[in-house]
Amino acid sequence: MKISRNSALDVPGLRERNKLDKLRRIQAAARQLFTERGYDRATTRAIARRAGVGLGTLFNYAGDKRDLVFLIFIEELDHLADRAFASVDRRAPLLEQLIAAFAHYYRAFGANTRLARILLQELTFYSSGRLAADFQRSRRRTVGLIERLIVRARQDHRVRRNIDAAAAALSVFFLYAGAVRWWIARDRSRPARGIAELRKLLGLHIAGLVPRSPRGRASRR
Amino acid sequence: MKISRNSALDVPGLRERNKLDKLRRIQAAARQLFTERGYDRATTRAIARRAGVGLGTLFNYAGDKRDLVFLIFIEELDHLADRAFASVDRRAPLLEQLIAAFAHYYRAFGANTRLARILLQELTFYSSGRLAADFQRSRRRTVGLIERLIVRARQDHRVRRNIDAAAAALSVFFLYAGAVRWWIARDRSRPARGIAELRKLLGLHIAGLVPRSPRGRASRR
DNA sequence: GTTGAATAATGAACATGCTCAGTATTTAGC
DNA sequence: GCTAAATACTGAGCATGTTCATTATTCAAC
Repeated sequence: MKISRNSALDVPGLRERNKLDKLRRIQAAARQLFTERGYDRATTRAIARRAGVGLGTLFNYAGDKRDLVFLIFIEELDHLADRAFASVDRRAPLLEQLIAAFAHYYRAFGANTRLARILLQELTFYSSGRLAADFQRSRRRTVGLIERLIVRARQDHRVRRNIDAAAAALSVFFLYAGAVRWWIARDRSRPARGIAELRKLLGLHIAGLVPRSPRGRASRR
Repeated sequence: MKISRNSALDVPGLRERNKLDKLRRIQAAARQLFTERGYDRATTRAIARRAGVGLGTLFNYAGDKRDLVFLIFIEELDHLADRAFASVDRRAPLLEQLIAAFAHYYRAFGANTRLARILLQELTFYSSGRLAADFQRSRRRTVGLIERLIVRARQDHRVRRNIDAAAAALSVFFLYAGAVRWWIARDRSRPARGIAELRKLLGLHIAGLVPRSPRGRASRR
């Protein structure tokens, strides 16, 4: 089935409106049941039933069960990225800029930890589903937004002139990805706690491990 | 079923020997079929059949299908960690020590990318299986070994005196975890390529992003 | 409005992960 | 060696993810 991201200009048409309506119902049903019962115990039959569609219809909208999770999150994640990176203050230190952005993610995940756990644990490197490509595009976009912060920080002489911004952005993303999963895996996962941990790791990354003044043997090789 | 890690002293006994034999056959069968067909297309029935055991027996040795992957890897991962961190030369720069250790992982994963992909993609944050606890113990051990390298580097004045070794080890582990998955997700994943990428990220982490001499506005706040 | 083509919805049927009551094997006490 | 208890093995049966041939709906041309 073709699922179109409708542009604002063309008139929807009955078919498109019905499809969008079903999509919303499926999203809502999946969200509810995953939250209530967890990933495994939320059956596709129950989701289809609550959405008021046939079982087969579910698989016209999601390639498989895991895709249902993307179906819930994909739009939200894009909006989240927009808000998160729009909120940073360029004049603040890079660490604070990054924390300001990532704090949005921690708060969003903290608002529904069961659902977040499913997203972060079940789907880390999922790549075979129909919507997986969208998810990876979204992730690349996030890395790109991090890179922009670093490029600007470099322009402002907050980071070294010769830093590879792409590599630095990837590092930051990996640190965030690891930290947020480390955090969400625990039972009582308060966002503030996770953000503090992330701050520590990113702080290390920005400051570096080596001694600042060239005493000791740090500069060997 | 009780699966004992037999100590070297007590005589095995027929029952224990049979169990170990079945375990080995199941491990071999799972390894073969996962490699030949991939995770989803290797059915538990096929694995049981090739191992020469009943279907139900499989689930006496692994809690569920995902646990079969741990069953294959868990011992190897422990040995791998031993070899990897035993191979580092304390006199080398910290970056080279870390790369020397992680290169073992890249080479091991590179030797069977299909299997490695299953381990790294399917099971990243799996925590509900019977053997998952072992896996997490193994991961914590790895982080601990990284931490030891960092503590020694700190003693040798290769890293700053006031570095939080635990936090630094976690950072390094997250960078490795991200990089190795980034690498294995690609089609032609040659270890050397992945190691070079990791070196870049860890190099950044050790050197830091900020300018070394306090010119520019780097030291604000 | 009618009609044929295009598209979407559906659930019966199938494939497969997993359980568990029943059976077989091993052990320990004598 | 016999016996009973303990332990391990087994596959039929169930639950659930997924497919796909069939049916229903919408659209476009006239």
